[in-house]
Amino acid sequence: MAAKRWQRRKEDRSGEILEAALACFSKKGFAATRMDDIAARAKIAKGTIYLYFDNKEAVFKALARDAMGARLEAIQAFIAQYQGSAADLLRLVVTNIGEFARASDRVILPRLLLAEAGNFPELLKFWRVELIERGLGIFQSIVRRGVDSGEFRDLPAEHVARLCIAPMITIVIWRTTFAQFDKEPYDYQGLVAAHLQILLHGLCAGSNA
Amino acid sequence: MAAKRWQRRKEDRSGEILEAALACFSKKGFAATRMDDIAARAKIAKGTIYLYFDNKEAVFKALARDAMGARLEAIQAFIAQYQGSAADLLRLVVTNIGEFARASDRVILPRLLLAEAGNFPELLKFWRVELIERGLGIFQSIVRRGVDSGEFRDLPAEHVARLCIAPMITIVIWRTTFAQFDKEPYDYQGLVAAHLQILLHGLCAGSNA
DNA sequence: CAAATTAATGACCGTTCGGTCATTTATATG
DNA sequence: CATATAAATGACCGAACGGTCATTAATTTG
Repeated sequence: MAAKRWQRRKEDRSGEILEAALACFSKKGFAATRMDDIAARAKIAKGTIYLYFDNKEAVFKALARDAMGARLEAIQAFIAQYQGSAADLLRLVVTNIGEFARASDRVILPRLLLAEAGNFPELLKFWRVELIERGLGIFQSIVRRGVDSGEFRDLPAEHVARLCIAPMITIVIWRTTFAQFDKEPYDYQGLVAAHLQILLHGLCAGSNA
Repeated sequence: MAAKRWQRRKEDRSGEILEAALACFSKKGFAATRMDDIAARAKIAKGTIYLYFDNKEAVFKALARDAMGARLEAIQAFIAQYQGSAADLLRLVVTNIGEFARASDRVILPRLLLAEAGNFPELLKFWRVELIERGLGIFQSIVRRGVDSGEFRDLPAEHVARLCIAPMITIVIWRTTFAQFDKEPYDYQGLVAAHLQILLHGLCAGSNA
């Protein structure tokens, strides 16, 4: 009976809870996940969760808020400093985000939020402003840069920005839903490559994609 | 007190229930919708629902199964018979689906399914096979037609097919989630137009987009 | 090592909600 | 109009689950 029944771990408990919650939510959705599920996965008792979060909703919000904001900021900084052509920049950024969509395990979050859209309107608004509008802004600025320099044809930047990201969104959706039935994993990188070929060839005034 | 408390309506009851259920599910999600909600919306008693469906899950499945299969079939038939260029065909089909994504109220269903992905794996598989693979097949065949005739550059059809649909998926997502915060409605048709310009310009061997 | 404090537990409570069924009401039949 | 049958109702039941709190165990302090 040497084994302690538990040990104090104030510092990283809340992180452990969030990790467990993400796993449970992404597997069964918000409503179908029981607090006991999260507790079991984090190897603690249900009551413990309530020492760190007010209630179930608070756990979800904590997860949804601090998702992937950091990465966006890094990209924004990179763009501001970048000197080369708009086409190269676009290639870099698309590849970067594509890699994120292809490999990161954080991408379960957008699908989760999508799922719970109806029940957390404030959260939805937060995401729209903090992530989507900023993300679109990034691509719009790249496109405008290309149009201004004569590299790109003059197409409406607001639409083009969305077209740049659209395939990455489908990657996220595919990975978090249908991919489970794939015999062999789909070639996401090939998709991104094809996307860039068509996009750049389609955007550029001269056809040097 | 002349008003009847209710009247028999075996024929269209189940349709009314489904309609009400769709409205409720799309507003609050599957789990958060109570059978009483559906009943209230359909202006019947909760028990009545169980005369037409085994349980809550059966209502959801009934909704999800017969969604938009008909439209796909129509498009397949149209393609088989079409004589013109691949570019024109692509333009027609993309516009058609884009219009569906922009205006139909059935598009709540994919988002619903996405939301419940974890809880209805069989349904997910059904959609993948019956809708997605058929949809992708449509675009692949168009692309191959264009490549074979020399109209299009030789790009991998499986990827290009997904790139064709990706923007439409984002339209569906936008409409069913973030659009509620739009001051003025987003210009979906402009997006489709830009998509076609870039796509065709990007695909075509000579640049006649 | 004792006392105090903080972390964690898990049995328990109240509510909510999916599903049932005895009863009532509308329609069909003769 | 009387009887039979099918449709609809809604009070009720039981299980599930979010959240509480009295109790216990680990850690800190002096």
